[in-house]
Amino acid sequence: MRVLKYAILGLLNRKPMTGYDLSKEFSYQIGNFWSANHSQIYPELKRLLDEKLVVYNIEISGDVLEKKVYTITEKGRKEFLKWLNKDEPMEPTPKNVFRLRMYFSNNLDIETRIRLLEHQLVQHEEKLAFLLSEMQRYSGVPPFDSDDFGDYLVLDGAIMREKTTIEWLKKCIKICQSKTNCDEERN
Amino acid sequence: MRVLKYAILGLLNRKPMTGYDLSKEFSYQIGNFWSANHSQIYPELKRLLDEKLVVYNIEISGDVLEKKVYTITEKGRKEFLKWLNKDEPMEPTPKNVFRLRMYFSNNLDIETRIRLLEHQLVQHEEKLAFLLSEMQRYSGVPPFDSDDFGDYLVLDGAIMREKTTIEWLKKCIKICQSKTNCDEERN
DNA sequence: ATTAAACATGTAAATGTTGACATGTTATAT
DNA sequence: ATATAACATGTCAACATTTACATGTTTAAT
Repeated sequence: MRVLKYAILGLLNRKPMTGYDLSKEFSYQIGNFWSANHSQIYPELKRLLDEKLVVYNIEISGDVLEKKVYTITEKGRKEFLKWLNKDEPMEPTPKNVFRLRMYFSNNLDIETRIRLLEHQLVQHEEKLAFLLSEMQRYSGVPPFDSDDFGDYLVLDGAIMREKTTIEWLKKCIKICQSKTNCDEERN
Repeated sequence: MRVLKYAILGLLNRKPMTGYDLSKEFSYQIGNFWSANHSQIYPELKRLLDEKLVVYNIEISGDVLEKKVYTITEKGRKEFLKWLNKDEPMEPTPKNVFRLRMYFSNNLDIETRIRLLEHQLVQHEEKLAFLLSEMQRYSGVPPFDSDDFGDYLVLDGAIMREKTTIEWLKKCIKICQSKTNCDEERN
């Protein structure tokens, strides 16, 4: 599939960047649905260079530090657009360790279930708050041909996803609590 | 992390099974958040056997076919429960190729964007219909200590997730259509 | 009887991903 | 001046995952 290849080409299609810059990009918006460490990025850049999909220029930072600023080639742009236009079938649902735990949660104390759920909840609430703060910079749908367009759509999707996860976690907590309440009433 | 290890232990903790049975399990409910091919399952079972977390009995099917029916050991159950009780931090958001495409969608014709979005939409609607049919078998929250409890919670979560994805896709389509309408009015 | 689908168990190669190892520079704050 | 954080680029080993290779049996339909 080589998805990282296309993620990098797509980012370089926006503007020339170093491997380090690409690495940082994956901690921003794009990180909500794709990411890679620098240990994966540098070898991939080398490969893209071999395939003549990118080229680089050396820029000197300070006195001696050589930065490799990568630029997408015409061939690279063509391959990227070919990939982008492809209509591929839905991927299998993503793996999720927490949901796996909940799948087996009948083997846990009710109190433990609630504790685990509540820990997830605070984390997802923090994540949502962060995403909402990111959304602040948009007053409406950005121009259809601007880089911000996709950024806006997927940010919106990420917010919806977090909200639903939070709703689900709260529902699960409520269900577990209804059990503890029942038990207390019996005593 | 060895998540597959715990997924298998968890399933064997429910009831003894063959590698083939485990493989099939991943196409059922648990497949909504974890899966593995038989090529990963058989070696993992061998490893769990070495670690004395499982044992197997041979059952003859028909005349000669030897089935290895795996059972979890006390040691295996202990390790599984230890893992299950662990409170781990939220995982990074899952990778999603379609959202990556949408992130770069400013490079696509509006018509192509709509076509790709609508193709995803029908697939997610089918998936939702399937999940809802699965939910039919529950008339309420199953007993808190039954295997069905976790099954119910995650099925509910999967349904909520699909509904949100569908809502997002429709929103994206609407946004793209508002652009084509605008353009038509100008002509 | 025959055939096709489902049952059943494995290995091997390639690919994708993470975490650790390894090194050095530049800018900022104290 | 000096220490620290951020900048910058790479490799390597281990682990996880997918796809293809490889083989054979049993059950159900025709």
